[in-house]
Amino acid sequence: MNNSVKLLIENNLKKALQEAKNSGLVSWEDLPPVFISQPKREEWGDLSTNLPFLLSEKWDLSTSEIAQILIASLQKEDFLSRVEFAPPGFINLFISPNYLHQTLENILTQKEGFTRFSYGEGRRVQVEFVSANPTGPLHVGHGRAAAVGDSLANILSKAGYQVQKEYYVNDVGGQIERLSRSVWARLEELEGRKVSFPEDGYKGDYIIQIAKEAKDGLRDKLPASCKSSQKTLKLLADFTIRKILDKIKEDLTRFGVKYDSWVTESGFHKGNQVSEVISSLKDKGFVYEKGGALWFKTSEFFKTEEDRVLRRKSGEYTYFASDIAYHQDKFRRGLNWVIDVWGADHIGYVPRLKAAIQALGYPGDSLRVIIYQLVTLKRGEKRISASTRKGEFVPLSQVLDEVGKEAARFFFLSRTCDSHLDFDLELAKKQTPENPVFYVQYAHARISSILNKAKNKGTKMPPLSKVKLDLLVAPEERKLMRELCLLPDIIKEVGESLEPHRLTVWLQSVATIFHQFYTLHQVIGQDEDLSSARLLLVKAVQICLRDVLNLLGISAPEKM
RNA sequence: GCGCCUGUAGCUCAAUUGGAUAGAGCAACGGACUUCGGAUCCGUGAGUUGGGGGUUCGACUCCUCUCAGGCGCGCCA
Repeated sequence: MNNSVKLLIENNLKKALQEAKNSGLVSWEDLPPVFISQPKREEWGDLSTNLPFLLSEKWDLSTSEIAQILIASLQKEDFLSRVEFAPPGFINLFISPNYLHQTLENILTQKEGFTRFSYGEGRRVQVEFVSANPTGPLHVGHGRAAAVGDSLANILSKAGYQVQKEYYVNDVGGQIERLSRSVWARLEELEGRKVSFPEDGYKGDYIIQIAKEAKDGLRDKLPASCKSSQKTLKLLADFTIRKILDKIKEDLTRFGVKYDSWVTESGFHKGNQVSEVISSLKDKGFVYEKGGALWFKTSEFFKTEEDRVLRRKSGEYTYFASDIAYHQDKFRRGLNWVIDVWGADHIGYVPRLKAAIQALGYPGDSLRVIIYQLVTLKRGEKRISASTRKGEFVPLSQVLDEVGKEAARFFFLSRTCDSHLDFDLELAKKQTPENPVFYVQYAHARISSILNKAKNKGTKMPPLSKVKLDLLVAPEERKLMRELCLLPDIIKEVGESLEPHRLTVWLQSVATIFHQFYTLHQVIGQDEDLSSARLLLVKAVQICLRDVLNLLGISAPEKM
């Protein structure tokens, strides 16, 4: 269940420190946090620790004296074949062949369980992502949110969390009114009447399409006159939102994203939860009245922030107010941890929501907001601005048509959320054949092909215990085993740092080593023992490739 | 003006969260197929990590100043 080699080393280092203390070599009390990293050069080992540096600051001993103490203890462990002091203060660790062979066996018997952890301890976490306003189709930027949010959910569930994916629908407010007036105007045009299109309306062609559908779909309910009443607009709003949400769901499905729940903002107004949460904030003393409006004391939590309006002079609640009700509802549903994935254009909104949550009595870190930088669209040198209002945007569906789900997801997931990214449609299309995702998928398909061939030739795999894994001595074979051995730790770290892009880096490096192995070494047709060992190795590689690809929502094809 | 993010090879990006000689892909050039899939492999060139200063055994990473770009700063959502 826990295949972390770093944890194994860490425990041994702690044991070594304890032994040193017991035998009176040192008198130091606290154990420092142990950092184990993967060195850049092969001769520096499979893993290394800088513990001598850290300890020599606290103890009156040199790094080499400390290293000797630790090394003496570590050398006794049989999962390590070599332990060396590397001046000025590193200890380099070499994983033993036995342990690498054990890793292969673990992969084959545990399958995707090889990378599973239990540190989430069944705690309930929710990932809320995309949550685009139902005023238009999803665009490329939403694709980034979808890829990140969906993968994070997969990864956290590997870590032992109980994960829920949610989409929040902002179906009230001024934008919805603008939306329905836009459809109304298009409807009037269809009837041949002259209308001036609302200045602030939604100008995209999809509005015209929806108007056409409304004309048929709402035929009996729409008034014949050209006067737009509140009732008509409400009717149109409901119709339009439903149509747009259908399209959004369709795009998300194509992108491989499935939600556990869809929650509407209007629901919190209807259930009076918005007014309730505000009176409870008022009771706690975080709300005051000024200029006819109700204000929340953001400044009490963050000095640089200004107080924000909860209820307008007009008596209407702000988006902020209903969002507080929404987040309270999340915690009331029993969630221990809430992750929101937002675009950088919402950065300023983070402190006030965090403040509100703390005001309600929830710990500040029970909400984690992941901000991803916006996607800049380009077509060659030409920049395309993304505005749903003006109807100038590249819809996600078009990206899926042109580039495909696999490449799009891989692309979005191969950069950190902090980096702005240029999405060049020309390049994305052109790159398709040499896209990194195909390189990785090809490695997987190649393995499938080898395994099929072996099967067709009637090659029988001996029982696991009979396979002579010590025949795997080529550098490429060892490198592959090492990468597999380190995978659980990488997945663990990704679950903690919430940085899924590190998995695309791992995929590419393993695919590279596999392709090198493939060109240098024949799997089938070797001496029987060697063939068996290599078959087992590539099978393990395949399991891990598929596991990681699945975490990222990318398919692992048998053929391409 | 204030807050957040970014600046790394010609281009797009990594860099194990402060580690050792900063790495990949694309593009360019030169090689490798009668054997399991050439969507592959091998090699070559390409860098003052925007710039200055600081912190320490050690800095792309932290602090500070500065330049450039993006986003935000509504009784919009």
